[in-house]
Amino acid sequence: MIIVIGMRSPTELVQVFRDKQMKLTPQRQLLFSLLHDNDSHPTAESLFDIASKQMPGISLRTIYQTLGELAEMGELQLVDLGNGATRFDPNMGDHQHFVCDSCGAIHDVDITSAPRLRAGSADGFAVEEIGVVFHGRCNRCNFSNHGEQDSPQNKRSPGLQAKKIKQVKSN
Amino acid sequence: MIIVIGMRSPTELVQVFRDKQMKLTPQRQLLFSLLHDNDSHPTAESLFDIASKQMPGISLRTIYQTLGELAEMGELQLVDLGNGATRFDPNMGDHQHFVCDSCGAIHDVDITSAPRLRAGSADGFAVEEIGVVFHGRCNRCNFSNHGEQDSPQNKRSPGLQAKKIKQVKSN
DNA sequence: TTGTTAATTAGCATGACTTGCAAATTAGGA
DNA sequence: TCCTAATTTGCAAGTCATGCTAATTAACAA
Repeated sequence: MIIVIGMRSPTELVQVFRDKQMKLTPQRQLLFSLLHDNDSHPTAESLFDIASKQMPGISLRTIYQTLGELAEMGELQLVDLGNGATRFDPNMGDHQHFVCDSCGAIHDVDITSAPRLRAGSADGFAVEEIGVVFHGRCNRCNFSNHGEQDSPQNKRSPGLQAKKIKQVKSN
Repeated sequence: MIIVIGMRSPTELVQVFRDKQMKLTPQRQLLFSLLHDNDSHPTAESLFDIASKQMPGISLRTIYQTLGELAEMGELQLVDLGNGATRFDPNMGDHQHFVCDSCGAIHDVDITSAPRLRAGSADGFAVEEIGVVFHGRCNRCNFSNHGEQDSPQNKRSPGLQAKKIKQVKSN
């Protein structure tokens, strides 16, 4: 089970912004609604595309601006999966991400058996955060097209990207 | 203890390249030596800077090119820590990375208590790889300057970067 | 040693993603 | 309705990485 601590609802955000004396522009409100309950881990660009349909002329710059503000306010997290653009995730709960290397989809996962990760016994690092990213093939890709077939979703996948392969069971 | 499976030695690489009918250019050989036993997790740029001193005129393009080839040959891994440029790590052993958010240093760590990470019980993802990155403060930063003081090493640290803070013990 | 040739390098252009900046616009209160 | 500070836009610029091509060169043969 994944505990979802979502971004505040559009209505609540309106209040938060009011309290902070931030203006409630139509651009911001549109983004509130686009992000609400959004588990697609969109990029700024993809949000821009969607937003542009409902509000032609909206600027990509504004999308970045607003996403940055929301992140700073703790309403969403930035997820860098090392494969191109930053993803924006309104799920603020403690969770990890699974990236399908075949279709590029990103899914929320949680770690059921909380790992006791320790940073090297003698190193004495003060660990404040642990990022975990799973790579593999998602359910759909696993059963449909078995051939290696990258979807257009993997845009800027660095040709450099090295691949470690580990055997890990998923159940 | 960290098991280090390093990149082959410069001498060995010479042989490997010969076998593959790849030319042994001075540029490549310089990089072999710069990377050998290098645990500084350099970027292409930083390697370029160092290489340029020993071989003025060497091209950054060549650095990228050669690093890409070595990665493809399985001699080094690319590490994307989501905070700027790709890092190159000749340590091919199974290990993780600790990033000091204060000084930007990257240290190899290993997971002593091998975590049994499972990707969501009902999800059925075929996990092939798990990337783990630790963030925090390294030994030195922890004991010296306590104030938040970003070093110039954190170049392109995205202003967007949101920070989750978890309590994790390091010993 | 010289010649040949395919591989490699260097340099520049380009592309993807993101941010800085300044002028134009606008939300929200007076 | 008016004012003003906040916001949005549009464009320039910055970073990182790759594509392309002409010039160079390692490696082999004669």
